[in-house]
Amino acid sequence: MNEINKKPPGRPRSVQSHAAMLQATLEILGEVGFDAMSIDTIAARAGVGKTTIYRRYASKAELVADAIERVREEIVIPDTGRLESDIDALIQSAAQITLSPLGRQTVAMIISSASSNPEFAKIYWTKYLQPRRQAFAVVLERAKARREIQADLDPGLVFDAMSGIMLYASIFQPNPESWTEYVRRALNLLFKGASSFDAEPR
Amino acid sequence: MNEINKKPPGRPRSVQSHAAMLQATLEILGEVGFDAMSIDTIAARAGVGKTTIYRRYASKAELVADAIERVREEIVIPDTGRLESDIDALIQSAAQITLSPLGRQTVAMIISSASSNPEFAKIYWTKYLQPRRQAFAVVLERAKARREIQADLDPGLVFDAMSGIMLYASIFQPNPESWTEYVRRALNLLFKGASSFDAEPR
DNA sequence: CATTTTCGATACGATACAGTTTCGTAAACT
DNA sequence: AGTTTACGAAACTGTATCGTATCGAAAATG
Repeated sequence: MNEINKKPPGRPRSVQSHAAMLQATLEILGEVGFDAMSIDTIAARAGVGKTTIYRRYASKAELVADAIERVREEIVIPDTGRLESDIDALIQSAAQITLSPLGRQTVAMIISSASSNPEFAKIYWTKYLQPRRQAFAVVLERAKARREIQADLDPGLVFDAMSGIMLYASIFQPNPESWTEYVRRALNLLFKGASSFDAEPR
Repeated sequence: MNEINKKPPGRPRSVQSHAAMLQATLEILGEVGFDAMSIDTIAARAGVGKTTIYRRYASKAELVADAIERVREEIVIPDTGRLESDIDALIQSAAQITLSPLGRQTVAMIISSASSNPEFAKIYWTKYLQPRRQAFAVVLERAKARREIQADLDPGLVFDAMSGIMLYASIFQPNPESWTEYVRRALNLLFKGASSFDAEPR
């Protein structure tokens, strides 16, 4: 009983239409941002009736949240045998997301709605950042085994610091070439450290 | 000749009304964000006619840009004799801006309009970040003189890394108490460095 | 074939906002 | 005084969007 395999009668919902509206949502979100995008525009771009969208989602926020959730690139866990090369690989893969219009608008949405509407930030955190944070921990563990970094290092903290630096650089240094080089310098600073000798912490 | 002291005839523009509309603009911007705010709402909040706003600004963007530009807190240049205490002071003063709704919405505006409309990012950079970047350079120079940090350190890079870390923390850790503590840990990491010994850079 | 549900298209009412104009009044100047 | 400009309030036009409803056609089930 309570089988899920009950096929409901009638015409089934078009998976093509569903995919098309999600794709159009991501495109337009990257182009004009969350507030400026209208359901009508999405429907037109997707070649889909507005009704078809409203049958699936009750609001624009739901639609966008679902669309973003489905963007799940494979997570890169580089293993070059040297931390610095691993980091370089991560910078490259991060650049594609951070510098893309979609990634930019996503971050803007999260920030602007952070107080009023924390759902987006939560989705982004759990679905996107959290897995990468854990993947990065693997990279750092290998570096620890190679004695490249201190054993008591908090991997999450390092990841957050790196993410923050990349985010800041993407906002104020939108040029991709200089971005990569700049991020490399900043991360080098992070790993080398700024103090001239080991100061007593706290 | 060509004196600027020519007083134009007629009733002068009300400085009270002007101040009121700028104040209301900042308030509402922090409350609902740029896109969701309307000129009517601002006028009503300020107790000012819409006409009076449109006489001064041609668009909502101009109004907001001018309002933000006028928020100029005094720049703190701490000098406690010890870098770590100086940094602590900077964290405290940064927290007030970064964690405020207004600061949050400002950053969101910059990010979302970064590609389409770079004016905001430029204003924010030159009017706000740039002076603080230079003020921070003074703090670092003192630390260099005290041999607390390496002499060849790029002050701007350190400032950017710190800013990025704080920005990231404010997005995903909106709780003020934990924010301060978290930022302190991250900055400690930045200054101490992550690598266990001085690896050959590049 | 009949039924059920979805499809895209279109029209619709409601609301919100932008930006302009009008109006009677207020504050400066000559 | 008279002139000039600004003031707040309100009305107004135009446009954009939302969310719903309706339509005939299409795709599935039985």
